[in-house]
Amino acid sequence: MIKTRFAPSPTGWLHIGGVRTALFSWLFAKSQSGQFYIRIDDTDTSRSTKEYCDSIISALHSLGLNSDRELMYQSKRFDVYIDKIEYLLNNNLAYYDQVEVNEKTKDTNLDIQYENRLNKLGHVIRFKNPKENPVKLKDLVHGEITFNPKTFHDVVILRSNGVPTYNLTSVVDDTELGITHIVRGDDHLSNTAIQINLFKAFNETVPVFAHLAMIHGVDGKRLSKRHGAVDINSFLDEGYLVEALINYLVKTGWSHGDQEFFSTDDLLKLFTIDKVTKSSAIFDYDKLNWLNQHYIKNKDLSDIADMILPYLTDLNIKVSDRKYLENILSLGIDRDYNLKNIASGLTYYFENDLNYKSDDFVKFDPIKSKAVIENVIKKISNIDFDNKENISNCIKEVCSDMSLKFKDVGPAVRFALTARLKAPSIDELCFTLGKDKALKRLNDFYAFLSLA
RNA sequence: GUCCCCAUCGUCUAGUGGCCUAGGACACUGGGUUUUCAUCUCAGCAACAGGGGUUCGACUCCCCUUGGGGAUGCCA
Repeated sequence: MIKTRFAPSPTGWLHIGGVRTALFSWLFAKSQSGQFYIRIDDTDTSRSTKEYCDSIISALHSLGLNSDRELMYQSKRFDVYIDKIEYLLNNNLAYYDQVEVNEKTKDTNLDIQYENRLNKLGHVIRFKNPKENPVKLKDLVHGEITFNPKTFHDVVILRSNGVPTYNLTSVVDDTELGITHIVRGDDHLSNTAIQINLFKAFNETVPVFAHLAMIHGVDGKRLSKRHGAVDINSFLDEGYLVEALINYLVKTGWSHGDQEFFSTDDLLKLFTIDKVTKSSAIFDYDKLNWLNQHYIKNKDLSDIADMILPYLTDLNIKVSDRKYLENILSLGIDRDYNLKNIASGLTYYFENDLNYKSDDFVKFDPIKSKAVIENVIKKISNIDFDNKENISNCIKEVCSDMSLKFKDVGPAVRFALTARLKAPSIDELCFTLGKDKALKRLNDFYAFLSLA
């Protein structure tokens, strides 16, 4: 059975590129009835935090990328690694080396000591990396790669503070978990030769590797904080749908002809590693936004209502009438691309007193507008709000009575109803707001114009 | 510096030697729909990094150059 893993290091937020690696690893296993495991590679004890760890786990869970076994934490397995290092030492495959902190390693925090029987102050243990032969790798996405032994070096497997390092722990745990296929970012490609040699040193089966190209920022550099909010939780928090995120991430680096939309079920049927691209991609916010809007538009209104409630709460809006909310959403759901923005674009439906700003209204003539509003109020007070037709006709009548074109009437009315220039059509607006609210706003705006 | 990886429209990609005057999508531009905006819709713009081979024929195969990325840590 195929077994893959995702092994994040909780030294930062899980960014969107990491999520894609997890997704591909998960899809590779799951599309072939295999298993997917999550392992927390927290051997860098000074930089790993519980906060990062929890946020990574929670994000993966939100995305549906769940581990098929209990999470493995490397920080809880130091005794296992010590045994393994001792094995290498006893078989002349590792050795002690006296080291000093240098320019390159000065940032490494060695304050936390992990006392163990191999630990020797001022000494690290290095793996005796065989340098006689090139290492050949048959990578599932890159094909055959030959590593020149010229650059092989003896990597540290135990730090001077007694903490084992990634190259060792990763190999030990991949063996322990029975990982058959390692799907990871190609920033690990250079480490692979070392790790293959380590697997061999332990006489263990070398897993199959699949190195994924990375996602870069617009500057072509690897994605990081300086490219803006790229951590997965910020996308989730802003109201990007899981469907959209997955669809976006899978489409960058993998394709199935010209198909643009994929559900998770589709992916489970269609995903194959041979359609994964070798070249890196640049993160495209526009395309993600477009996809997110697509999924929001196509979701049931009641689902969106559920999902948008927390965003409205954050804006201090209490929704008492569920039906009213759904009506509003039907007018405003495709006006923005994430739930947070949609929610903040909807506030005027709930406010009792709109905050009219003259700056926004500067292009309209206050005297004319006042007359228009006055007429609209008169007409609209006498009509039935049961259908939109009535409201629409009412506005038309005002136009003809005053010999004005719609463009001289519409914007002022729309502004009165919403305090903004861009909004749904007036009849929809009035119909959804209801007669009382609509009239109150028209009167409020009339008063506002009188003061101005 | 050394090693490794990568290279099609601005971006994500299709393309596995003839189907390519290179297809789709996002973005952008213009038109239509919409009483504004958004949505929707139609159209347009726009690419095989360069140079050598191989071949009857190269986007596709090989080599070189160039460009980009990664590794070269007591990070992962």
